[in-house]
Amino acid sequence: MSSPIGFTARPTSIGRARIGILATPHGSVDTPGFMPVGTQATVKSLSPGDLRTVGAQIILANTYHLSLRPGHERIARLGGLHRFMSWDGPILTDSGGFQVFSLAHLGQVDDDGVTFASHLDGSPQRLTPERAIEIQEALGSDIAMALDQLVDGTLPVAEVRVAMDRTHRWAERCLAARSRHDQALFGIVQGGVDPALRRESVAAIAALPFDGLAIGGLSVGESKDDLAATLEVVAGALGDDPRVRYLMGVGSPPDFFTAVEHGVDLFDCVLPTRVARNGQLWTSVGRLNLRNARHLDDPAPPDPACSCEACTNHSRAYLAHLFRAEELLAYRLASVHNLTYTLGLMRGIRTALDDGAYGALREAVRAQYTSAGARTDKSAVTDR
RNA sequence: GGGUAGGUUGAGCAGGUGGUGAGCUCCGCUGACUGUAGAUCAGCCGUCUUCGACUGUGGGGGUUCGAUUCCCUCCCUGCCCA
Repeated sequence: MSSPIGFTARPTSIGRARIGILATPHGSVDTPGFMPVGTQATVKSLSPGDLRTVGAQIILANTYHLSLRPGHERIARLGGLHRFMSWDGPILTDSGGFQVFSLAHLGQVDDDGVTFASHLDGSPQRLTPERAIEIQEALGSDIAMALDQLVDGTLPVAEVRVAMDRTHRWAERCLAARSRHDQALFGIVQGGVDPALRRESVAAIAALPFDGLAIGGLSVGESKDDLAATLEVVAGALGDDPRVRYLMGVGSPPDFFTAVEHGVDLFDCVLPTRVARNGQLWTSVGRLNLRNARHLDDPAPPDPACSCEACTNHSRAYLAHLFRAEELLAYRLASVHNLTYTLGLMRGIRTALDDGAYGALREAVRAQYTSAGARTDKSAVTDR
Protein backbone atom coordinates (compact mmCIF):
# COMPACT_ATOMS: atom_id res chain seq x y z
CA MET A 1 0.00 0.00 0.00
CA SER A 2 1.35 3.41 -0.89
CA SER A 3 1.64 6.06 1.77
CA PRO A 4 -0.99 8.81 1.88
CA ILE A 5 1.81 11.30 2.34
CA GLY A 6 5.01 11.97 0.54
CA PHE A 7 8.21 13.32 1.92
CA THR A 8 11.27 14.37 0.04
CA ALA A 9 14.24 16.06 1.64
CA ARG A 10 17.72 16.98 0.68
CA PRO A 11 20.71 17.34 2.98
CA THR A 12 22.37 20.63 3.77
CA SER A 13 25.83 21.57 4.93
CA ILE A 14 24.62 22.07 8.49
CA GLY A 15 24.89 18.90 10.57
CA ARG A 16 22.04 16.57 9.82
CA ALA A 17 19.75 19.42 8.85
CA ARG A 18 17.72 18.91 5.71
CA ILE A 19 15.21 20.85 3.67
CA GLY A 20 12.14 19.10 2.43
CA ILE A 21 8.52 19.04 1.46
CA LEU A 22 5.85 17.00 3.16
CA ALA A 23 2.92 16.35 0.84
CA THR A 24 -0.44 15.50 2.42
CA PRO A 25 -3.96 15.00 1.05
CA HIS A 26 -4.72 18.63 1.96
CA GLY A 27 -1.56 20.29 0.75
CA SER A 28 2.16 20.52 1.25
CA VAL A 29 4.30 21.61 4.14
CA ASP A 30 7.77 23.04 3.81
CA THR A 31 10.24 21.57 6.25
CA PRO A 32 11.67 22.31 8.69
CA GLY A 33 8.16 23.43 9.58
CA PHE A 34 6.09 24.38 12.56
CA MET A 35 2.53 23.35 13.41
CA PRO A 36 0.46 25.73 15.51
CA VAL A 37 -1.56 23.84 18.09
CA GLY A 38 -5.33 23.95 17.80
CA THR A 39 -6.33 21.44 20.42
CA GLN A 40 -10.06 21.98 20.28
CA ALA A 41 -10.37 22.49 16.52
CA THR A 42 -9.22 26.07 16.86
CA VAL A 43 -5.90 27.72 17.41
CA LYS A 44 -7.08 29.75 20.35
CA SER A 45 -8.34 33.22 19.38
CA LEU A 46 -7.47 32.79 15.68
CA SER A 47 -9.65 32.14 12.66
CA PRO A 48 -8.56 29.95 9.75
CA GLY A 49 -8.07 33.16 7.83
CA ASP A 50 -5.69 34.38 10.52
CA LEU A 51 -3.81 31.09 10.29
CA ARG A 52 -3.35 31.50 6.55
CA THR A 53 -2.20 35.06 7.04
CA VAL A 54 0.43 34.16 9.62
CA GLY A 55 1.75 31.51 7.26
CA ALA A 56 0.54 28.29 8.86
CA GLN A 57 0.79 25.33 6.48
CA ILE A 58 -0.46 22.66 8.87
CA ILE A 59 -2.05 22.63 12.29
CA LEU A 60 -2.42 20.15 15.12
CA ALA A 61 -5.66 19.11 16.79
CA ASN A 62 -6.36 16.70 19.61
CA THR A 63 -8.03 13.31 19.79
CA TYR A 64 -8.84 13.36 23.47
CA HIS A 65 -10.42 16.80 23.61
CA LEU A 66 -12.43 16.46 20.42
CA SER A 67 -13.73 13.02 21.32
CA LEU A 68 -15.08 14.45 24.57
CA ARG A 69 -16.41 17.63 23.00
CA PRO A 70 -18.05 17.95 20.56
CA GLY A 71 -17.50 14.22 19.94
CA HIS A 72 -15.71 12.66 16.97
CA GLU A 73 -18.90 11.00 15.70
CA ARG A 74 -20.54 14.40 15.50
CA ILE A 75 -17.55 15.85 13.66
CA ALA A 76 -17.67 12.90 11.26
CA ARG A 77 -21.39 13.49 10.66
CA LEU A 78 -20.65 17.14 9.96
CA GLY A 79 -18.20 16.23 7.24
CA GLY A 80 -14.96 15.68 9.13
CA LEU A 81 -12.60 17.96 10.97
CA HIS A 82 -11.45 20.02 7.98
CA ARG A 83 -14.97 21.00 7.03
CA PHE A 84 -16.08 21.34 10.64
CA MET A 85 -13.47 23.98 11.43
CA SER A 86 -13.20 25.38 7.90
CA TRP A 87 -9.50 24.69 7.61
CA ASP A 88 -8.74 23.04 4.30
CA GLY A 89 -5.02 22.69 4.93
CA PRO A 90 -3.27 19.72 6.44
CA ILE A 91 -4.18 18.62 9.96
CA LEU A 92 -2.25 16.35 12.27
CA THR A 93 -4.08 14.93 15.23
CA ASP A 94 -2.35 14.01 18.41
CA SER A 95 -3.47 10.71 19.84
CA GLY A 96 -4.18 11.66 23.43
CA GLY A 97 -0.82 10.36 24.51
CA PHE A 98 0.14 13.71 25.92
CA GLN A 99 -2.97 13.68 28.09
CA VAL A 100 -1.78 10.41 29.59
CA PHE A 101 1.00 12.60 30.95
CA SER A 102 -0.64 15.98 31.56
CA LEU A 103 -3.80 14.48 33.01
CA ALA A 104 -2.00 11.69 34.80
CA HIS A 105 -3.73 12.53 38.07
CA LEU A 106 -7.08 11.97 36.35
CA GLY A 107 -6.04 8.78 34.66
CA GLN A 108 -4.90 5.26 35.20
CA VAL A 109 -2.72 3.45 32.70
CA ASP A 110 -2.71 -0.28 32.18
CA ASP A 111 -1.25 -2.46 29.45
CA ASP A 112 -4.43 -2.30 27.42
CA GLY A 113 -4.90 1.46 27.52
CA VAL A 114 -5.73 4.36 29.79
CA THR A 115 -8.84 5.38 31.66
CA PHE A 116 -9.44 9.05 32.34
CA ALA A 117 -11.93 10.81 34.49
CA SER A 118 -13.09 13.38 31.95
CA HIS A 119 -11.76 16.81 32.83
CA LEU A 120 -15.15 18.15 31.75
CA ASP A 121 -17.58 16.13 33.83
CA GLY A 122 -15.61 13.40 35.58
CA SER A 123 -17.15 10.64 33.49
CA PRO A 124 -14.88 7.67 32.83
CA GLN A 125 -13.25 7.75 29.39
CA ARG A 126 -11.34 4.85 27.96
CA LEU A 127 -8.56 5.35 25.46
CA THR A 128 -6.83 2.38 23.88
CA PRO A 129 -4.61 2.25 20.79
CA GLU A 130 -7.57 0.97 18.78
CA ARG A 131 -9.86 3.67 20.14
CA ALA A 132 -7.30 6.41 19.43
CA ILE A 133 -7.14 5.29 15.80
CA GLU A 134 -10.92 5.01 15.54
CA ILE A 135 -11.34 8.56 16.80
CA GLN A 136 -8.67 9.99 14.53
CA GLU A 137 -10.11 8.21 11.53
CA ALA A 138 -13.49 9.70 12.35
CA LEU A 139 -11.93 13.14 12.60
CA GLY A 140 -10.28 12.57 9.24
CA SER A 141 -6.96 14.25 9.90
CA ASP A 142 -4.22 13.95 7.30
CA ILE A 143 -1.82 12.56 9.84
CA ALA A 144 -2.75 10.49 12.89
CA MET A 145 -0.45 9.75 15.76
CA ALA A 146 -0.02 6.42 17.50
CA LEU A 147 -1.09 6.31 21.11
CA ASP A 148 1.96 6.44 23.32
CA GLN A 149 2.74 6.70 26.99
CA LEU A 150 4.72 9.74 27.91
CA VAL A 151 6.48 9.97 31.24
CA ASP A 152 8.96 12.25 32.92
CA GLY A 153 12.12 11.19 31.11
CA THR A 154 14.30 11.76 34.14
CA LEU A 155 12.48 9.10 36.15
CA PRO A 156 14.38 5.94 37.08
CA VAL A 157 15.20 3.94 33.97
CA ALA A 158 13.03 1.05 35.07
CA GLU A 159 9.95 3.27 35.10
CA VAL A 160 10.78 4.86 31.76
CA ARG A 161 11.21 1.41 30.30
CA VAL A 162 7.77 0.26 31.35
CA ALA A 163 6.19 3.19 29.51
CA MET A 164 8.48 2.70 26.52
CA ASP A 165 7.74 -1.01 26.16
CA ARG A 166 4.06 -0.25 26.44
CA THR A 167 4.39 2.43 23.78
CA HIS A 168 6.00 -0.11 21.45
CA ARG A 169 3.19 -2.61 21.92
CA TRP A 170 0.61 0.11 21.44
CA ALA A 171 2.38 1.20 18.26
CA GLU A 172 1.83 -2.22 16.67
CA ARG A 173 -1.79 -2.22 17.77
CA CYS A 174 -2.34 1.20 16.23
CA LEU A 175 -0.96 -0.02 12.91
CA ALA A 176 -3.15 -3.09 13.07
CA ALA A 177 -6.22 -1.02 13.86
CA ARG A 178 -5.99 1.48 11.01
CA SER A 179 -8.52 1.16 8.24
CA ARG A 180 -8.24 4.41 6.31
CA HIS A 181 -5.64 4.53 3.62
CA ASP A 182 -5.93 8.26 3.02
CA GLN A 183 -4.60 9.04 6.49
CA ALA A 184 -0.96 8.79 7.46
CA LEU A 185 0.06 7.27 10.77
CA PHE A 186 3.18 8.27 12.68
CA GLY A 187 4.91 6.21 15.32
CA ILE A 188 6.44 7.79 18.40
CA VAL A 189 9.84 7.10 19.87
CA GLN A 190 10.03 7.24 23.66
CA GLY A 191 12.72 6.25 26.15
CA GLY A 192 13.21 9.36 28.25
CA VAL A 193 16.73 10.75 28.36
CA ASP A 194 18.44 7.40 28.62
CA PRO A 195 20.58 6.78 25.50
CA ALA A 196 20.23 3.01 25.56
CA LEU A 197 16.49 3.19 25.93
CA ARG A 198 16.22 5.77 23.17
CA ARG A 199 18.23 3.61 20.81
CA GLU A 200 16.07 0.65 21.69
CA SER A 201 12.94 2.68 21.07
CA VAL A 202 14.15 3.94 17.72
CA ALA A 203 14.92 0.39 16.67
CA ALA A 204 11.46 -0.77 17.70
CA ILE A 205 9.46 2.08 16.17
CA ALA A 206 11.49 2.57 13.02
CA ALA A 207 11.10 -1.13 12.24
CA LEU A 208 7.36 -0.65 11.89
CA PRO A 209 5.65 0.56 8.69
CA PHE A 210 4.75 4.02 9.94
CA ASP A 211 4.48 6.87 7.44
CA GLY A 212 6.52 9.15 9.64
CA LEU A 213 8.45 9.06 12.88
CA ALA A 214 7.96 11.23 15.88
CA ILE A 215 10.25 11.89 18.80
CA GLY A 216 8.18 12.12 21.94
CA GLY A 217 8.81 12.53 25.61
CA LEU A 218 11.01 15.61 25.35
CA SER A 219 10.57 19.15 26.63
CA VAL A 220 8.73 17.85 29.63
CA GLY A 221 11.13 19.11 32.26
CA GLU A 222 14.50 17.72 31.21
CA SER A 223 17.47 20.04 30.76
CA LYS A 224 18.52 21.61 27.48
CA ASP A 225 21.62 19.46 27.56
CA ASP A 226 19.47 16.33 27.91
CA LEU A 227 17.31 17.51 25.03
CA ALA A 228 20.29 18.02 22.75
CA ALA A 229 21.99 14.80 23.80
CA THR A 230 18.81 12.79 23.29
CA LEU A 231 18.24 14.29 19.85
CA GLU A 232 21.78 13.35 18.98
CA VAL A 233 21.22 9.77 20.06
CA VAL A 234 17.93 9.50 18.18
CA ALA A 235 19.38 11.05 15.03
CA GLY A 236 22.26 8.61 15.11
CA ALA A 237 19.97 5.65 15.64
CA LEU A 238 17.64 6.76 12.88
CA GLY A 239 20.54 6.90 10.44
CA ASP A 240 19.34 7.42 6.90
CA ASP A 241 15.73 6.42 7.46
CA PRO A 242 13.98 8.46 4.79
CA ARG A 243 10.81 9.22 6.70
CA VAL A 244 9.79 12.63 8.00
CA ARG A 245 10.89 13.32 11.58
CA TYR A 246 8.61 15.17 13.93
CA LEU A 247 9.78 16.42 17.32
CA MET A 248 6.70 16.66 19.48
CA GLY A 249 6.05 19.60 21.75
CA VAL A 250 9.08 21.72 20.85
CA GLY A 251 9.72 24.49 21.27
CA SER A 252 11.25 27.81 22.03
CA PRO A 253 13.19 29.71 19.35
CA PRO A 254 16.62 28.36 20.37
CA ASP A 255 15.24 24.81 20.57
CA PHE A 256 14.38 24.83 16.87
CA PHE A 257 18.01 25.24 15.90
CA THR A 258 19.21 22.42 18.12
CA ALA A 259 16.61 20.10 16.68
CA VAL A 260 16.99 21.11 13.05
CA GLU A 261 20.69 20.36 13.26
CA HIS A 262 19.78 16.87 14.39
CA GLY A 263 17.58 16.30 11.40
CA VAL A 264 14.16 17.24 12.74
CA ASP A 265 11.68 18.24 10.04
CA LEU A 266 8.52 19.08 11.92
CA PHE A 267 7.61 20.77 15.17
CA ASP A 268 4.56 21.65 17.17
CA CYS A 269 4.31 23.65 20.37
CA VAL A 270 1.75 25.53 22.38
CA LEU A 271 4.36 28.03 23.47
CA PRO A 272 3.90 30.74 20.83
CA THR A 273 0.16 30.92 21.33
CA ARG A 274 0.07 30.29 25.06
CA VAL A 275 2.69 32.83 25.99
CA ALA A 276 0.98 35.27 23.62
CA ARG A 277 -2.23 35.01 25.57
CA ASN A 278 -0.20 35.59 28.70
CA GLY A 279 1.26 38.80 27.32
CA GLN A 280 4.63 37.64 26.05
CA LEU A 281 5.73 38.43 22.53
CA TRP A 282 8.60 36.82 20.69
CA THR A 283 10.36 39.48 18.68
CA SER A 284 13.51 40.19 16.73
CA VAL A 285 14.80 41.91 19.87
CA GLY A 286 13.92 39.11 22.27
CA ARG A 287 11.03 38.47 24.58
CA LEU A 288 8.67 41.27 25.45
CA ASN A 289 6.17 41.16 28.30
CA LEU A 290 3.37 43.46 27.29
CA ARG A 291 2.01 43.60 30.81
CA ASN A 292 5.11 45.38 32.04
CA ALA A 293 4.47 48.98 33.03
CA ARG A 294 7.25 50.29 30.84
CA HIS A 295 5.26 49.72 27.67
CA LEU A 296 2.30 51.89 28.64
CA ASP A 297 3.65 55.00 26.97
CA ASP A 298 5.66 53.35 24.21
CA PRO A 299 4.43 54.29 20.74
CA ALA A 300 6.81 51.85 19.05
CA PRO A 301 5.49 48.78 17.26
CA PRO A 302 5.88 45.54 19.23
CA ASP A 303 8.54 44.34 16.82
CA PRO A 304 10.00 46.90 14.43
CA ALA A 305 11.16 44.13 12.13
CA CYS A 306 7.76 42.46 11.86
CA SER A 307 5.01 43.08 9.35
CA CYS A 308 2.17 41.25 11.08
CA GLU A 309 -1.15 42.92 11.75
CA ALA A 310 -0.19 43.84 15.31
CA CYS A 311 3.17 45.33 14.38
CA THR A 312 1.87 47.12 11.31
CA ASN A 313 -1.10 48.80 12.93
CA HIS A 314 -0.50 49.03 16.65
CA SER A 315 1.85 50.31 19.33
CA ARG A 316 3.24 48.57 22.37
CA ALA A 317 1.23 51.06 24.39
CA TYR A 318 -2.00 49.97 22.75
CA LEU A 319 -1.31 46.27 23.24
CA ALA A 320 -0.27 46.92 26.84
CA HIS A 321 -3.61 48.65 27.33
CA LEU A 322 -5.54 45.80 25.72
CA PHE A 323 -3.92 43.27 28.03
CA ARG A 324 -4.68 45.35 31.11
CA ALA A 325 -8.26 45.79 30.05
CA GLU A 326 -8.45 42.09 29.24
CA GLU A 327 -9.81 42.96 25.83
CA LEU A 328 -10.15 39.94 23.56
CA LEU A 329 -8.24 41.65 20.78
CA ALA A 330 -5.11 41.44 22.93
CA TYR A 331 -5.05 37.66 22.70
CA ARG A 332 -5.64 37.59 18.97
CA LEU A 333 -3.07 40.23 18.10
CA ALA A 334 -0.43 38.67 20.34
CA SER A 335 -1.12 35.22 18.89
CA VAL A 336 -1.01 36.57 15.35
CA HIS A 337 2.33 38.11 16.12
CA ASN A 338 3.94 35.13 17.83
CA LEU A 339 2.88 32.75 15.10
CA THR A 340 4.04 35.18 12.45
CA TYR A 341 7.36 35.30 14.26
CA THR A 342 7.63 31.54 14.75
CA LEU A 343 6.61 30.62 11.21
CA GLY A 344 8.85 33.38 9.89
CA LEU A 345 11.70 31.94 11.92
CA MET A 346 11.16 28.52 10.36
CA ARG A 347 11.15 30.12 6.95
CA GLY A 348 14.31 31.97 7.89
CA ILE A 349 15.93 28.73 8.99
CA ARG A 350 15.05 27.04 5.69
CA THR A 351 16.54 29.91 3.75
CA ALA A 352 19.60 30.20 5.95
CA LEU A 353 20.35 26.48 5.62
CA ASP A 354 20.92 27.15 1.95
CA ASP A 355 22.57 30.53 1.80
CA GLY A 356 25.23 30.15 4.46
CA ALA A 357 23.59 32.48 6.97
CA TYR A 358 22.49 29.71 9.29
CA GLY A 359 25.20 30.12 11.91
CA ALA A 360 24.64 33.84 12.18
CA LEU A 361 20.88 33.38 12.46
CA ARG A 362 21.30 30.78 15.17
CA GLU A 363 23.64 32.96 17.20
CA ALA A 364 21.39 35.98 16.86
CA VAL A 365 18.37 34.05 18.09
CA ARG A 366 20.32 32.45 20.91
CA ALA A 367 21.54 35.84 22.05
CA GLN A 368 18.00 37.15 22.06
CA TYR A 369 16.43 34.22 23.84
CA THR A 370 18.91 33.04 26.42
CA SER A 371 18.61 34.22 29.97
CA ALA A 372 20.80 37.29 29.82
CA GLY A 373 19.29 38.78 26.71
CA ALA A 374 15.90 37.19 27.03
CA ARG A 375 14.10 40.12 28.51
CA THR A 376 16.07 42.82 26.79
CA ASP A 377 13.72 44.82 24.64
CA LYS A 378 15.90 47.83 24.24
CA SER A 379 15.93 48.66 20.58
CA ALA A 380 16.63 51.61 18.35
CA VAL A 381 12.92 52.17 18.23
CA THR A 382 12.37 52.35 21.97
CA ASP A 383 15.30 54.66 22.37
CA ARG A 384 13.94 57.33 20.15
C1' G B 1 -30.72 71.40 64.22
C1' G B 2 -32.50 66.12 65.86
C1' G B 3 -31.82 60.93 64.94
C1' U B 4 -29.17 56.91 62.91
C1' A B 5 -25.28 53.96 60.54
C1' G B 6 -20.43 54.40 59.63
C1' G B 7 -14.75 56.12 59.21
C1' U B 8 -9.56 49.55 59.06
C1' U B 9 -3.03 49.30 54.64
C1' G B 10 -4.53 52.62 46.56
C1' A B 11 -10.17 50.71 46.14
C1' G B 12 -13.87 47.51 48.36
C1' C B 13 -14.32 44.56 52.62
C1' A B 14 -13.60 40.94 56.98
C1' G B 15 -12.43 40.94 61.92
C1' G B 16 -12.13 42.81 66.55
C1' U B 17 -17.82 43.20 73.37
C1' G B 18 -9.51 45.30 77.33
C1' G B 19 -3.84 41.42 76.25
C1' U B 20 -1.37 38.90 68.89
C1' G B 21 -5.95 43.45 62.97
C1' A B 22 -0.64 43.21 58.00
C1' G B 23 -6.55 38.56 56.63
C1' C B 24 -9.57 38.52 51.86
C1' U B 25 -10.92 40.35 46.87
C1' C B 26 -9.74 43.88 43.26
C1' C B 27 -6.06 47.27 41.40
C1' G B 28 -0.81 47.48 40.95
C1' C B 29 4.50 45.19 40.33
C1' U B 30 7.30 41.00 38.61
C1' G B 31 8.08 36.13 36.99
C1' A B 32 6.74 31.42 34.83
C1' C B 33 4.69 28.79 30.68
C1' U B 34 7.45 23.50 25.51
C1' G B 35 2.51 16.85 21.55
C1' U B 36 -3.03 23.29 25.68
C1' A B 37 -8.05 20.95 31.98
C1' G B 38 -3.81 27.27 30.93
C1' A B 39 -7.03 34.68 27.91
C1' U B 40 -3.60 30.58 33.16
C1' C B 41 -0.57 30.07 37.37
C1' A B 42 2.97 31.78 41.09
C1' G B 43 5.42 35.51 44.13
C1' C B 44 5.15 40.44 45.87
C1' C B 45 1.72 44.40 47.01
C1' G B 46 2.47 49.83 55.08
C1' U B 47 7.95 50.73 56.48
C1' C B 48 12.72 48.75 57.44
C1' U B 49 18.73 46.73 58.27
C1' U B 50 12.93 41.72 55.31
C1' C B 51 14.39 33.65 58.20
C1' G B 52 12.91 39.04 61.52
C1' A B 53 11.39 43.78 63.45
C1' C B 54 8.56 48.16 63.54
C1' U B 55 4.22 51.03 62.52
C1' G B 56 -0.87 51.04 61.58
C1' U B 57 -8.15 50.61 63.25
C1' G B 58 -10.47 59.35 61.38
C1' G B 59 -8.03 63.60 65.04
C1' G B 60 -7.34 64.91 70.17
C1' G B 61 -7.91 63.71 75.21
C1' G B 62 -9.23 60.30 79.30
C1' U B 63 -9.66 55.51 82.15
C1' U B 64 -6.17 51.27 82.42
C1' C B 65 -0.32 47.67 83.66
C1' G B 66 -2.36 47.45 78.67
C1' A B 67 -7.36 50.70 74.29
C1' U B 68 -9.16 48.86 67.64
C1' U B 69 -12.43 47.66 71.83
C1' C B 70 -14.65 51.60 77.40
C1' C B 71 -15.52 57.21 78.31
C1' C B 72 -15.34 62.54 76.54
C1' U B 73 -14.75 65.71 72.53
C1' C B 74 -13.95 67.25 67.59
C1' C B 75 -13.81 66.23 62.26
C1' C B 76 -15.69 63.61 58.00
C1' U B 77 -19.41 60.44 55.12
C1' G B 78 -24.29 58.01 54.04
C1' C B 79 -29.42 57.78 55.23
C1' C B 80 -34.00 59.48 57.87
C1' C B 81 -36.61 63.57 60.19
C1' A B 82 -37.13 68.77 60.76
